[in-house]
Amino acid sequence: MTIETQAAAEFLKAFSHPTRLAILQELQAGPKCVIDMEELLPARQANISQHLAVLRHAKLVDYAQDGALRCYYLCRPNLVEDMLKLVGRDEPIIKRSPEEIQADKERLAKAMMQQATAKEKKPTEGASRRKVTQ
Amino acid sequence: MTIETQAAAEFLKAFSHPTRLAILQELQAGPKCVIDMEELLPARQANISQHLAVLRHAKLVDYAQDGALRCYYLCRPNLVEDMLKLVGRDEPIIKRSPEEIQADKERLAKAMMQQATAKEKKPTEGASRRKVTQ
DNA sequence: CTATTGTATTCGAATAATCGAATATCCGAA
DNA sequence: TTCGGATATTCGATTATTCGAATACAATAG
Repeated sequence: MTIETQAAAEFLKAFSHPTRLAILQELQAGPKCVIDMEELLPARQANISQHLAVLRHAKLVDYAQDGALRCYYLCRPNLVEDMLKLVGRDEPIIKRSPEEIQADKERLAKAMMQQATAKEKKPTEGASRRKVTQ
Repeated sequence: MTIETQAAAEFLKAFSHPTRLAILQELQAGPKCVIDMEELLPARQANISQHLAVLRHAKLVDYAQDGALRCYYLCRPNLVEDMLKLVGRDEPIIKRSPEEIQADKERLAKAMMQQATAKEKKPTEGASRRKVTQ
């Protein structure tokens, strides 16, 4: 679990709220200021500003100031587009049998062992685990 | 903010934790049971089981029982692969000038107005807003 | 059956996220 | 400068997440 994993989780959290997703969707249609979003979303001004702050920290949006208005826009539109597409996708759920899985595990175990013995003589720990039903 | 937006946010929450991301990464290499993951991740058994439950509810993983072992695997591997790729991507951050944004907003406003007047005679609310600096 | 190993669930405490209300700030008009 | 509109921030209350400890459960060996 690297530091990038931490960062990636943080990044994903920015997307993980219905209001923030809705904001991103609206911004896909074009730049908008907070007032515009207030009309479009079931949320109050302060709350929208709070969510925009989260999105800004994640570097998903930025704004261009126009007088008293701040026009928000997507500053990484392709990332956002792909993410919104991805969450909408429904890949069919596959079901794998114990046999398939077993085969996979054995392949993996063999590869790991090979790698382990190549470096040290550590005898592939977990060898003490109970025998698996064949 | 539709019901799908809610569902999408829920779905993304399943990804939004470092340990869960790490589990998904590990499972990309092949099926693993909880004990295997305990060796690979800085988390205890109970905690890993808890995270696996979250991933199961999101239909990201499933398991094949093998004796006392439960071998977990990705049941929508392409979705997971694309998500992990996506969070690793770093699209350059664009900076847009107030002028560009203004142009965009006008295009959008025009389109909205056209659509609105086509349906009703509602005079494009927000018309009372202060004039924007040109 | 009992003991043991692998896994899941429950519970409670600690922490984090969320939201509204109130307030602050910032900008341009007068 | 003062005012009003647009946005941001702070605060506190509420709810959600997270984790470890303890416990429950399930499968198998003996």
